[in-house]
Amino acid sequence: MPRNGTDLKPRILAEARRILLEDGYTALSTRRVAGEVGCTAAAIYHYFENKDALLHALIDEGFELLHTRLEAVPRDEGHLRGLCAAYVDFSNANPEFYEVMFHLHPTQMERYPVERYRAQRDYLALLGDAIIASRQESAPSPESALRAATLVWSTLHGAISLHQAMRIDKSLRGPDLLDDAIRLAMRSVEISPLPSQPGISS
Amino acid sequence: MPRNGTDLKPRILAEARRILLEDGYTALSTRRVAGEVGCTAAAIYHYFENKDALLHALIDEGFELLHTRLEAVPRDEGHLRGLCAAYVDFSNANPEFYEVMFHLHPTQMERYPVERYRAQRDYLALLGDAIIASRQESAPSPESALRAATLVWSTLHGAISLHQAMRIDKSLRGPDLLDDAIRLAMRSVEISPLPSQPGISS
DNA sequence: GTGATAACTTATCAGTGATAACCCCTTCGG
DNA sequence: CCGAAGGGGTTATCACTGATAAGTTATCAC
Repeated sequence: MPRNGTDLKPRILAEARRILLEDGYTALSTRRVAGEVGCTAAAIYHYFENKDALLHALIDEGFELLHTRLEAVPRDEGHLRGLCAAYVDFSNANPEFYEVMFHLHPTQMERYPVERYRAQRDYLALLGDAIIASRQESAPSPESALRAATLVWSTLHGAISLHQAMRIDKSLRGPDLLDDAIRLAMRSVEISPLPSQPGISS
Repeated sequence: MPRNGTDLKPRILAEARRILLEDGYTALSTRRVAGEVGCTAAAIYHYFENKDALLHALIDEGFELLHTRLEAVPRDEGHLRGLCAAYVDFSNANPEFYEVMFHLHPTQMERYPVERYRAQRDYLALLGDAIIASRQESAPSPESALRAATLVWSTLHGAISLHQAMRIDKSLRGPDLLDDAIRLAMRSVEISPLPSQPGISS
């Protein structure tokens, strides 16, 4: 087993997480991690198949953190709004996590199986349940609930994405856009049935 | 003057554009461009200060293309909806352009001055004008029009972003989400005044 | 003890952006 | 017509990236 008594895997993971959270995705290199752990870059490949596998472990951590944050939202009449706020709060508290979880382009993540994203997406199920619960009468079908949940998610994600990428006008406060997005997301399910006639646009 | 009669700059730009559009952002390297142009990688640095400058030229091209697409939308009563549809169409027709224009993280673009993004964002002004025009009575102030336009933009961008990153559920059709987003964006300005009480969320 | 194997290190490769030094061809002053 | 100037490149090289093969060392089973 370990040469010097300490298993490197958790330390590699810890240093990688620290680098990601402190210095961002671009600063995460195998040599940097190895340097701070105190081993060689090649040693990392004994515990992770490649650099992506290491990153995926961090992504999984991020999804778990998001999961606990969303599970902690009280399931009262304000459940849906609470989920939206918690999602936005998570993105603000952990922008680097959010980026690798939702922003990373598939072409940069070819080794991350798409099913893994799908399995990790219980936040969509949570949103769907909250949407169904928010309208006791006229409960939507599971399919339209998923579609409505995706739209809520998409609305929040758009504001978060532009905010994190610093694309919004300097005369606008970022939190205001995020609040607007939460309000709009809420209205999208209140006003539903939005998913009505498929295919209006060209 | 040119050694062999042909100025390399437009050819570098053309090959870089082709590589970006055909093989994506990650495939865009100086050596690859140089190889297809038929020169050395170092030659590129005679025409562009660095690789980012080359990429920025492509980004500017993308903004110009988007500008012409949006300008071509007829300014009738359906102007706002037309702008939304044209924006989404642009993202579908030029996903690689869209990615470097709106998806690239600032930390990967440190040399691209933020003002350049701001100067290029006349699509926001177009959206704002269309919003003002869409409600003849009770015309919103320019500030609230900008805020409403940003929310419209953000709503579209969220759906585009998730669609391009292939994060939406496989049981949902991507175009449906984009249609939903367009509808929701339209409603956000119909229902306005959304930007009412600032700071509802925690 | 001896062999097997986990846990590494060293050396190396191909590819990345980037820079310094050089060369060559064209142009212009005289 | 000749020599200097300088744009338009090339060659060589650096520091860095992810990744791999081969060798080394420590620990454990027997």
